[in-house]
Amino acid sequence: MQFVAPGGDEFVPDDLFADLNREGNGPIYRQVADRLEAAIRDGRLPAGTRIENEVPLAQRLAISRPTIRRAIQELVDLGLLVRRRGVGTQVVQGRVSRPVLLTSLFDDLERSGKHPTTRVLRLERGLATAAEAETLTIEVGEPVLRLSRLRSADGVPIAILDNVLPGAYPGLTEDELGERGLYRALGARGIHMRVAQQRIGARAAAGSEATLLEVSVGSPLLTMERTAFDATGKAVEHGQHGYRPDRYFFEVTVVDRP
Amino acid sequence: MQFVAPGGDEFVPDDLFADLNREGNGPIYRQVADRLEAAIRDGRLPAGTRIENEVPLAQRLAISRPTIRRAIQELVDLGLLVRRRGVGTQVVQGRVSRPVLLTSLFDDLERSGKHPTTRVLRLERGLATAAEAETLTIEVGEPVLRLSRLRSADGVPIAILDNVLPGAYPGLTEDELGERGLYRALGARGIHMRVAQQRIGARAAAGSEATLLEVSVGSPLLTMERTAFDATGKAVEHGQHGYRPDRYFFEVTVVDRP
DNA sequence: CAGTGGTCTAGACCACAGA
DNA sequence: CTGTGGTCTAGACCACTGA
Repeated sequence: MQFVAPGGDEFVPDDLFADLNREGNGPIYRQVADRLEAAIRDGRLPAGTRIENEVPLAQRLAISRPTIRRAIQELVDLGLLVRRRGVGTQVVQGRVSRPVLLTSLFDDLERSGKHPTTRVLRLERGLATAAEAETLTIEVGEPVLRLSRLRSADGVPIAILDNVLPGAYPGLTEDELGERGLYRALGARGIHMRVAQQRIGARAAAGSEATLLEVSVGSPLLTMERTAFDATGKAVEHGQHGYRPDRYFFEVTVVDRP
Repeated sequence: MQFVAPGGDEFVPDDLFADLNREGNGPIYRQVADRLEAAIRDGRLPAGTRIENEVPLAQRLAISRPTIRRAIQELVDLGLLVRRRGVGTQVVQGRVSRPVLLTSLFDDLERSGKHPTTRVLRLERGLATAAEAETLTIEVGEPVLRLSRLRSADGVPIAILDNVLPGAYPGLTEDELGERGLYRALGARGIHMRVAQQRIGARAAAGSEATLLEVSVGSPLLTMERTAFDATGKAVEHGQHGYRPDRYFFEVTVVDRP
């Protein structure tokens, strides 16, 4: 692949796609997209760099044009590339930031080098109330698991996590939640989130929250309410979370498809 | 198209795609996606409904399988459909909510039936400081436009919007900003956002903000910092916004691609 | 005008789920 | 096993940009 610098006609040599594997390493479009993403994030393809056109690029990599297009589209969706018809494709300006994924606070913290710990405040099995049945799309009286946890990083409290899950999860213990986080514990049971609807807002910290988070009563709290669904479309989890705003925020990259 | 109810084999008749136009009404995959989305959002396709398989569906609509796949994928990305290999495609459970788009507060409010008004607190042309140049990826001393606005809906203050834009925008007046909102004013000048990076957090309201938003000093404020880029990858706008959390929140739908 | 990305086709083979 | 979605091909034509 060749890249043209922002000015015009400087060409950048390229070993980026040396090891594309036809078999066994996942789809080709993802292999290409991953390599491109890594090159953009670590600066090998700086902001403004022009990407080689689709047709010759496909020929060079010995793949079809729809495949290379799909790889490029992935990066457009991530907000890393910008395409213009009749012109070409460029790396977007501005610092690139990690987007909000369908991820857990636990993983977020680990990825940013913190050491997350969890104190389980409540782990209770019960029957769904009317409100819980409504948010989880289940019947009143079905078994649910109620959780309340205090998540800290490097010893500083970050968030209070209240969750309700359909089902009893008989094997789930406080120890497991403390070590792995909820999402990994569910993943180990074959339950994977596919879609989540989230509402992000703010409110004042109430008395008990303030104590747990070590802030004063009435100080601002960043809140997130989320319902997550699995691949069958069934609700898997509902959470109401409160974050210390001096220790956490949400990053979102938004792309407008033309 | 035929739909199977959650139970199993009830078929739902379908006039959904009666008016697909080959020419002039935008791409086919978007026409199909729009009709599907409308049917899901207004309840004609309730949660759990099974969508007809891709291959026969493509034949029925007389389009190719990649095209119908692309339409379905749009709805998967919106979090409205869920696909499972070897099984099929279903409408996701749970209430569907409007996702966060690359949109403006002005449009958000109008769409939800409010009557947004804007008071321009500052409209100032100047030269970029070091910090402004950094966030906008321009040179120190280039012309910038600085804005500060108070946005209200139905007479209640909602947010304080501070923005910096590269360029002077000589024709931009307070009146235009009050009537149309910033994004539409830019759109009228041929400037369109393509990508935005946003950080959502919370903090306590300072004195002047509290007065303008009619809340008490120290009460929680929902904050959003955004840098938006156009199709050429250049920064177009940077904003630091503070919202009254009792009047506004962010909705995000997140999808995990398998 | 030439060159770019945007859309679309008509197939093919594969991986996976479930009976 | 059958049927599903997941991936990929090798073309085609179109819409738009900028010289």
